[in-house]
Amino acid sequence: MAEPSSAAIAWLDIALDQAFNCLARNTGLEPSALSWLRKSAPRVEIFPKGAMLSSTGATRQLKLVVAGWAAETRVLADSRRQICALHLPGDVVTPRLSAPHGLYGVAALTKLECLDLTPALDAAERPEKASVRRALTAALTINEARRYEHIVRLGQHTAPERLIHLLFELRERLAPFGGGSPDSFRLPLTQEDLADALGLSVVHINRTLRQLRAARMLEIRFGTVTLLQPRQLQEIIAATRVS
Amino acid sequence: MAEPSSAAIAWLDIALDQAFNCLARNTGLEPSALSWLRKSAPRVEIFPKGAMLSSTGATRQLKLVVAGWAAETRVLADSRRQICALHLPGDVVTPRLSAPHGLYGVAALTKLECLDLTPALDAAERPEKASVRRALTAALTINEARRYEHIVRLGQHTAPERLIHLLFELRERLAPFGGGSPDSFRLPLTQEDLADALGLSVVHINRTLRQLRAARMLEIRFGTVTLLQPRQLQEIIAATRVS
DNA sequence: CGCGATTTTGAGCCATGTCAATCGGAGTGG
DNA sequence: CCACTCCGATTGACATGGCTCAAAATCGCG
Repeated sequence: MAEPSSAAIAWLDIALDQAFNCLARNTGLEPSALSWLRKSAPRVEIFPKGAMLSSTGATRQLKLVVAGWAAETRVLADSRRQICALHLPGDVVTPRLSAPHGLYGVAALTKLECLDLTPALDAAERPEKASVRRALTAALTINEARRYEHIVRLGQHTAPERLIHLLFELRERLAPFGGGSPDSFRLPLTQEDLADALGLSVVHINRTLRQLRAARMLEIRFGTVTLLQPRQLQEIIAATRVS
Repeated sequence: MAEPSSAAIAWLDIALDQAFNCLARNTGLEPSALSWLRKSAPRVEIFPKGAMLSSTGATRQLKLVVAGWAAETRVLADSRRQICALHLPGDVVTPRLSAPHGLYGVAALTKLECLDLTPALDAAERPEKASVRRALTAALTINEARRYEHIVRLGQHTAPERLIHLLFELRERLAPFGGGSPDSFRLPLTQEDLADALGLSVVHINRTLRQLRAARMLEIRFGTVTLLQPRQLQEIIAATRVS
């Protein structure tokens, strides 16, 4: 393996900073705990696009996404696929046992870089690391809350509602990154990925996007989404707010 | 409040036994830990049908269902409702903050009796209670796994598949109770409850049930489901197995 | 017996799925 | 540079599952 260039190392450092800051912001992780956590997990794992993050043992595992996107997927016997959750930089992922041929588990949707936080998770059992433990469980609670949102999306929303709702969730989650307007961000998902996440067919995803594009409400080009009329989009999903 | 009759107390004891045994079986709770847990939470709370189990504080709460059914629900602004999870005796429930008017949170679908395990949860922080802590987190992990199943149901299954799939899940979960055949069990859910859980309309639930009844595959009468042709029903959902 | 809640049924429509074909861009090998 | 292939996006025609509206029928219960 070639020695990584200094530019690559610098880039990785920036990515690590962003991911850890995002985690800290979401979970209220204290700076001292953050630096401890960062030092305790020096190894960066890299998965190629399409790889499965299979958990090797039966024990609980924990990873921090540093760069790239991952998805928790289930594949049915007749090859229908459901994406249950999306994970992007700053998120904490818990790979569980995978089926032998990678039919369910966590899949890398793009080239993926993560840190293995499993040792940190074990170390956090010790009482003096209560802050770290709280932060990690907070991160898992966030994941849980997102799954509830997803259930509501799948059970109650129409196709455009599902799509817009998901895009706004991603908008929120990506806000800490991307420098410019939060209404424009990279979306490295295939329309088929979107379909599998939202429980719709690819064809219908495509048509729904076309409608929204024709209405000049959003645009997807070169893997970048732009919400042209955030207000109007919000109105479409206004009725779907919980409360 | 009137003194409960001895018959009522005996009934409650049986219900408590069943619920705790179910919990122990699901989570591998050791007998000694079980009896400690049972002694640590002597108070039984009773909620009338339709009540919300609102969490009073911001802290994490935990309850054990002893008798009756509960549902985690989300109500949208336009009054669509999604049931995200069902909880029955032996299950552990985590009520979260509820909206002021009970629009989302955990609702009692029938008259509900539970034990408040919150103090036990706090006590389980102590290292000598590791067994209890493991059991409680195991119970929460089971809930999590069921939510994934539910996501797949909503995202990928057709109406009959969703219905049968859910009925088989309930069959499994109810097996420890009901004395006779596991293929026949009480289902105290309204068709509207089923519709809200499965993301379908009441009318369509009704029609789906009618079809299955006409095919002599199942029967629902007097709030009791009977799976008449478990094999054929299994075949209908065969393609929906994850693997 | 009467009332509200639930179940059942019909008619018609719309959202979404399926099938199939085309199109465009990114490799890749000659 | 071109031909070829593959993958993803796009589009059309058509089928259908599931929804809505509205009305009966039934059940549970005071």
